[in-house]
Amino acid sequence: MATSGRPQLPPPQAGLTSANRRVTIREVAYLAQVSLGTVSNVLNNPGVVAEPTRRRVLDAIEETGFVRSTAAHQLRVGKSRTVGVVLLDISNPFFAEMVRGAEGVLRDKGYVLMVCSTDESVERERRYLRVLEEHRVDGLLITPVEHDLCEIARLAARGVPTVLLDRDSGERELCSATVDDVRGGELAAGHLFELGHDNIAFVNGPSSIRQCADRHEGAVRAQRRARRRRPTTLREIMVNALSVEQGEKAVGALLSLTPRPSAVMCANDLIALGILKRLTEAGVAVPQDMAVVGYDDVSFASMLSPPLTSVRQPKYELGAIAAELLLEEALGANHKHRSVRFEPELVVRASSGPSVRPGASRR
Amino acid sequence: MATSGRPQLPPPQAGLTSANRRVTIREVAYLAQVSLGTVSNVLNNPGVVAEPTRRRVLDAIEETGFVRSTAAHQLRVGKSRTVGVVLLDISNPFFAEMVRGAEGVLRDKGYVLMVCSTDESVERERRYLRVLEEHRVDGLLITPVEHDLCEIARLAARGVPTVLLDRDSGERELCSATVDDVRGGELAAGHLFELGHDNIAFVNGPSSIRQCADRHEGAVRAQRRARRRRPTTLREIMVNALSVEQGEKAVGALLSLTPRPSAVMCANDLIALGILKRLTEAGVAVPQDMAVVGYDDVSFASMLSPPLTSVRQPKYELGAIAAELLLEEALGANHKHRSVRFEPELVVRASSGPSVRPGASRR
DNA sequence: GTGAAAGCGCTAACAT
DNA sequence: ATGTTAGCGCTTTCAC
Repeated sequence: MATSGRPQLPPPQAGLTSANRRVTIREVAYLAQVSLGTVSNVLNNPGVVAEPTRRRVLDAIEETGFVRSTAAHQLRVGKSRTVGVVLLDISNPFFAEMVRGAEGVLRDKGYVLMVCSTDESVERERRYLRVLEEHRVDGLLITPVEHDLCEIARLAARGVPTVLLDRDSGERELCSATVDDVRGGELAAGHLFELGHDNIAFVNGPSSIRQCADRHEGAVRAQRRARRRRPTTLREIMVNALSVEQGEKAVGALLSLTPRPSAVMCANDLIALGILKRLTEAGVAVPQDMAVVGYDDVSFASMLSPPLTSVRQPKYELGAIAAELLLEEALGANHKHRSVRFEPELVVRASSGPSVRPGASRR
Repeated sequence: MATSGRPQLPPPQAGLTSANRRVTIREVAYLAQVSLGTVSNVLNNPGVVAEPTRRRVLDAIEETGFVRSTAAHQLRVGKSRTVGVVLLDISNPFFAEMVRGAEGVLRDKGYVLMVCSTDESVERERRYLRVLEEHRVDGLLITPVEHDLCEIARLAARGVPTVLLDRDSGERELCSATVDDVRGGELAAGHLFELGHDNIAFVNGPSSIRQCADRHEGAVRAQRRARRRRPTTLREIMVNALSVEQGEKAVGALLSLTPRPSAVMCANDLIALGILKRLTEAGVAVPQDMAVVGYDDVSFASMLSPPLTSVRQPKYELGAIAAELLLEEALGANHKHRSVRFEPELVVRASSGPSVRPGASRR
């Protein structure tokens, strides 16, 4: 007798303040006079429930202001609808653009991004990875700090779809979206050698960062080519981070190299910007006394004083492709790991132009 | 009899592949031969459990590779350890810096940031707010798109600690961290009027964005002051977004205003950058033919060609303070809503310098 | 088409 | 000091 058509749910608990009480599916069910299962069906299988019931439930949802809990959903279904994005520094326009690319494709699928800046700290990366794993992110987009990918491979092995951002996987089996940094470094250095510079400096980030190591390798390659014609020097100045501040700091070291280089290439545009600032202050004319080449071709590179020669990378596309690889891996039944590699492109501007100062031209 | 000192847990389910099976507290308990509660205590109340037991559990955690589930934790405890960050555009350096400020203080407290770019779309903001509410974020930092804050006030009323970023709450009871934008607009316009310009344009974002409206109001205020001495014109050119592209687009409208303004102030540095680009291409000399003033004083403003006069905002501090207000609100028992307001600062550079072209000086 | 009930992984109150 | 147990809010069988 007690088991009639109408469920005999207890009324929702009252007494708590509206700020502290969260509406659950149970209250909706009570109000609509249906069972929990039916409310759930309205939410997830709308087709299966009769129209009048559906309406009642929808009204009850509206009236109570019910908002489903992802946590509870996740506990049952195993999907958190979040993607972890771990990068060196979100305030670096290169990474920010990449994030936009990724967000653009993931947003529409209902994912939300957990964005984590590591500042090139291995410890911070480790901690963030831990937290992201605790959150059971449905995917991970990461520009790793460490050369050694074992932590990341561990996560991937545990079933977290993972795509390396701007970093390839080496022998590890991982998806990646990259730009050919060796080629990029070669383009930058080759350009300077071709302009006639035979003593150039490379203000680079820590070689533990793969991008930095690769770009240096490319520069060395360009040098080898140049050396067939004439003797050249390529010296590396290492800084701790790919930031404006570190670029500014590097100028001291740059100017005290002997013999002083006539050109400098930088690991990214932020460093180049810092260098440009300090060179200007020091009265060193660019490009006459010192040619400068950056990397990334960020939005403002063309409007710097002087306009900065740089190596363009498809930032937005990189993020978008990475996100697509991630979805492929997360949803595709039998996924094959894929690596997408873009080609960088040299953009020549005035900061490396042939000297225009009368009598100071180099060729 | 069955209730001895050792728990009689069933063995963990086997059979699933390592990629799909997640280790739970239960398996750890089984391996360490303790109860679920003890494992939980090791995790949350380490002091209360005996050292040898603790060791056994810790070893079991290590051996199984157990990682606790935030979702399950959240379901019990009600804390998600996430903070939603909703802003107009993460690739805008102004917002990126703010996020860094917030991340800096929240990271150490174990929070992870869900970063959402709305691109000034009300619809997108609405959807993101919904998703963040479903995730039960422990807090919300937001630069709202809409003038009307009712959606946000609703969230706050439901108990989500909320801090407005770079936007004050009006009559609503909300925390906020802001910069005085009216004052900023007044500084920028006042500077141009003082330089002798009496026909200036303001390339502004949609007036629905509070910052844009305020800066315009400040400009109008400066104009009122200038008018006491002489007649002046202030015309507004509206663009859809605070981006480089929109700045570029605005140049057409700017140059076809009659009589053509001798100076332009911009709603932010990205717009100013776009304008600078196109003016240069069009052969319009800055500042001789057109003075340009930006807003935000982003890192590269001083190195543009010409160096850009701008209004400096304490970006990092803004984010950091907002995060601290959030923590205060989330943790403090009887929290009073607070608003922190910073003062903007005019940074004069060459883009607005008095004309240096002989015979073209304006005063 | 709808209801009842089990259980996702964890914590906390209580029992021993 | 450790074990047992009842849920947190939801989805998903399986009955009816």
